[in-house]
Amino acid sequence: MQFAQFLSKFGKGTSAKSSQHLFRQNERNPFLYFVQKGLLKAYYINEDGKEFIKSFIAENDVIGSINSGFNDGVCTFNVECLEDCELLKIDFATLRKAASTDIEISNAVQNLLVMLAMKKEKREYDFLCVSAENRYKQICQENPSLLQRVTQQDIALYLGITPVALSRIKGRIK
Amino acid sequence: MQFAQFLSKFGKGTSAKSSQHLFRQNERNPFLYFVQKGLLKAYYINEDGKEFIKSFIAENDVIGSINSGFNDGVCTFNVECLEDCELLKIDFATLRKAASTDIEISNAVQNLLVMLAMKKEKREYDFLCVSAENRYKQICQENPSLLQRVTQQDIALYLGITPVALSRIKGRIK
DNA sequence: ACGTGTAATTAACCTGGGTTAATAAAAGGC
DNA sequence: GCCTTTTATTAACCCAGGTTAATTACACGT
Repeated sequence: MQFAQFLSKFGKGTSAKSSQHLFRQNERNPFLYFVQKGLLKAYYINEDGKEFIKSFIAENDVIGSINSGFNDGVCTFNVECLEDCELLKIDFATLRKAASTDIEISNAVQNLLVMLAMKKEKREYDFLCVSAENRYKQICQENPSLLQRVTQQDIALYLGITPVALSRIKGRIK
Repeated sequence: MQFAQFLSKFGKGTSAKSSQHLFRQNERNPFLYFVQKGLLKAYYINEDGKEFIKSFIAENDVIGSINSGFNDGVCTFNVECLEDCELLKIDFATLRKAASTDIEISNAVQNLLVMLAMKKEKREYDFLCVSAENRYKQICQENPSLLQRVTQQDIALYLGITPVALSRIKGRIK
């Protein structure tokens, strides 16, 4: 079965309003969410109570906690809607069970994991090798629509800097 | 078949001397290497010619380029031996073919990808939320033996700071 | 339209890390 | 052993970003 078919067959349609959470860190939430419409952010709150944004999740992306879905652990981060969202929600256990008998699903899961690993490697590269200013320029070039949909504050927290610093970077650039 | 059995059956024993490279960025190298003995580093060279260390790879770890092994692309980073190494080398294609028929191998591959994704998420978290000084303290606590095996320079490049800055951090701590 | 709260900008000051360079210490090669 | 190269420390100076706070600009609910 194709992954898309599988999703529409076993995924449960769910909607969530802006500012609503799909899950929070330290909770268990063994679901994978496919975004049909809307925008979300995945973020950490560290021990000092400060927020750091891990990623934005938009149309056709998926989001779920690996640690909860594959390791029977708790979520390590929070996921909150930045816009009203339409989602397909599917149990990781169902997905993994299907993957163990259906080669197409198995490949789809493998593909999701490969994509995730590559996305995270890109981000590791950016933090290691690219300055905050150039990371911001990357977003401007590669994902300009994101700037229309999220606050500058959230862009800053995604870049790993403060909103004040991002405002200064913008001033420097133009 | 167990993954360990599979590895010893299809993996080709290889040795590599310290300072030798397994592969370099922009090359193709569709192999997965299992480290039986020794220590390696995976690193980027950016457009300015500066080095940044992505990870250290020690006994019982595996290393290989996802982009080369799963996407038919080129390696995005270099891998160099920091010590004389004993390795098992296996073609990604062989591994993927085996995974498509053998459920245990399939699970092992999935597990490798999950482990990789979690390791990269941990590193993303560290860069986002943890200061260089605290990242260094983490290594001291969680992986003190690494400090004996690699130069301080390489620890600094792994932390994303210069050797000079790491020397200052050490001075500050004690 | 009004008032309240949130978002963005700007300024002043501080700090951590980058850069360069000089020095010291350690490691390798022959 | 000695010489050369690599590694680590220290100092001086600079800059990006953090922190705090004040100001302005929007947005939203009633």
